[in-house]
Amino acid sequence: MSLPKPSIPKGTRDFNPVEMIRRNFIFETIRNVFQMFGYQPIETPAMENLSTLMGKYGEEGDKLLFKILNSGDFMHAVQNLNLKSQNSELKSQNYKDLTPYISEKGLRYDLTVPFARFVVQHQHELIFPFKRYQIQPVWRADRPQKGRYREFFQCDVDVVGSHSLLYEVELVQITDAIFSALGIKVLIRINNRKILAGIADAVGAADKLPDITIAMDKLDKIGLEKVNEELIQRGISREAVEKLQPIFQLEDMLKSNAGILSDFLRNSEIGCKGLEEIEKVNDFLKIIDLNNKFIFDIKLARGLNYYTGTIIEVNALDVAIGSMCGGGRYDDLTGIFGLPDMSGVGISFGADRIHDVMLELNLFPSTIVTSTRVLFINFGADEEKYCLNLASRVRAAGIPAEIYPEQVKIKKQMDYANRKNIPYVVLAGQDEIQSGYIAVKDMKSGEQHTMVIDELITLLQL
RNA sequence: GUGGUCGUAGCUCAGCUGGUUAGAGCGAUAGAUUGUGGAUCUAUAGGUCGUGGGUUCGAGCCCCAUCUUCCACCCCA
Repeated sequence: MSLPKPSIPKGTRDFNPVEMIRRNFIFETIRNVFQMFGYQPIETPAMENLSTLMGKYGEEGDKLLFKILNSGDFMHAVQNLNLKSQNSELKSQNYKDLTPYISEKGLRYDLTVPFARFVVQHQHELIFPFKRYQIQPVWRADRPQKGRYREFFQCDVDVVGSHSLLYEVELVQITDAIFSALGIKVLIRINNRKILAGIADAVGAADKLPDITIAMDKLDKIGLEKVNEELIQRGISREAVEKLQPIFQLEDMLKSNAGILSDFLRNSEIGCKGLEEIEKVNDFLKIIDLNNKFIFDIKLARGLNYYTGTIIEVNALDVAIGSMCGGGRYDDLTGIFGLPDMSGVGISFGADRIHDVMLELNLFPSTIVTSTRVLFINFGADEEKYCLNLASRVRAAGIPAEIYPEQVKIKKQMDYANRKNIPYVVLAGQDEIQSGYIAVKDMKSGEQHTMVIDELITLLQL
C-alpha cells in the first residue's frame, strides 16, 4: 500500500532556500529602484470577484482566468437554473453559460486590473498622482513552457492621475536602472497605440486594428511574407496590405526615414497625436543617460487591450525567452469601475523570467548565498551551555550564528558547516572554557587561531 | 484550447529486434579517524521503471488512457 507521490499543480513550483535567496535578491533590487522614484507599496487579495476580472483581458484572457468554485452547494444554483430554463430553450450545457452560477471569484491574472479596482475603491484616501508598486504572484491557466508558468510573480509600478509624459520617461529610467543593477543586457522597445491606430486608420482599416497589430508583432518572428499572408487571412484588403509595406520596413521610426511615418499618418488625427507623444518622449530620453539600448519600434503591439498610448516591452539580448517586462499607458482603466478620466501608466517586471535569465547567464553574485557566518561545534552538555552564551553575543553584534544541535563527531559537524557554506567554525571544549579563549577555524583556508569572543566578533564585522 | 514530445535510484543517465533476481556515475548513510571538514579507500541503503488499464507464456521496452515535462501554435511576464 504505497501512497501516491505528492505533487504540485502543473506550472507551479516550490522554491528551495537557494532559489529564495536569489529571488529575494531580485525583488530587493527592484523594490529599491521603485522606492528611489517615490513609489509606495500596496497589496491586494489573491482572489478578486470574477466580475472585476472578466472582460478586461480580451476573450483569450477570460479563458486563462482561474475560476474558483463557489463553496457549499454550488449545484443548487444550477438546479434552480435548470428548473427555470426547462420551458425556455436555454438547455445548453455550455460551460461558459454555467460559469457565473457556480463561480463568483477568480485568481488575479495580473496586478494592473486589481490596482485599478483599488484606486476606484480608495480614491478618497489617495494622493494623486498616486504612485504605487506591487510585488505579488499572479495566475494564468496557460499551458506551461520555458519561462511560462501558471503561477508567477509580477513586480508592477504604476502611476495614476496624470497624463504627463514624464512618467513614460520615468518608467524607461526605472527599467534601465533595474536591468543595469541586475547585470542583464536588454533592448527596450517603445511604441504608441495611437500610432498603430493611425496606421490602421490611414489604410482604411480602423476597425481591424487588433488584427493588424497582432500580425505586425510577428514580423521579427515569422517574417514579412507570412505576416502579409496573415493580414489577408484576417480580412485586410490587398490594397491596405500593399500600403502597409513601407511601414514594415521601418527599423526605428524616429531615425533615418522617419518622414515615411509622418507622411503616412498625416491625415489621421489619432496617428499625429501618437507621433507627437512619442517624439516628446524621445526628447526627454535624449536628456538622460541610459545604459541599455532603446528603440522606437513600430512593430511592437502588446496584446492587452486596455493600453491607449505609449507601450513598452523589454527583451533580454542574450537569452531567448519571452519578454521580461512590459507595460504602457491606459487612459480609462478605472472608467470600467466607475471613475472616468483617470489616466494611468505602468510597467510590469516578470520576476520568474528575470530569474531564469540570470541563472542561465550566471549573473547572481556569489556573495548573496551566505547566511550563517559562524557555527559553534557541539562538544557536550557543558559546552553547549557555554556556546549558547557565546552565540548570543555574536548575534547581538548582528552576525548570524548557530550551534550544532547534537554532540556528534566533529567530522560530521564540520561537514554541516561546509555544506551550508558557513565560513567560520568555533571550537570550544573543556580546555577553552577553562582558558576563556576559543579556537576559531577559517573553513576556507583551514587556518585556526585562538582568540577571545570579542576578537571573533571584530573579525566578522569586517 | 490545438498538435507534438519526455518520464528508469535523491541527481545525471545506460538498459540490444519484448526474455531470468533493472545497472553506472555522482550524491546519501556508516566505518577507516571517539577535538578538526573538503581528498582517498571500504561497506551499506535506496526503484511495484510517472500512474491506471490492455496485448503476450513473458512488458522498462508494444497498444490505449491519464498526469507531468519540454516544444510549436494561440496568447503572454
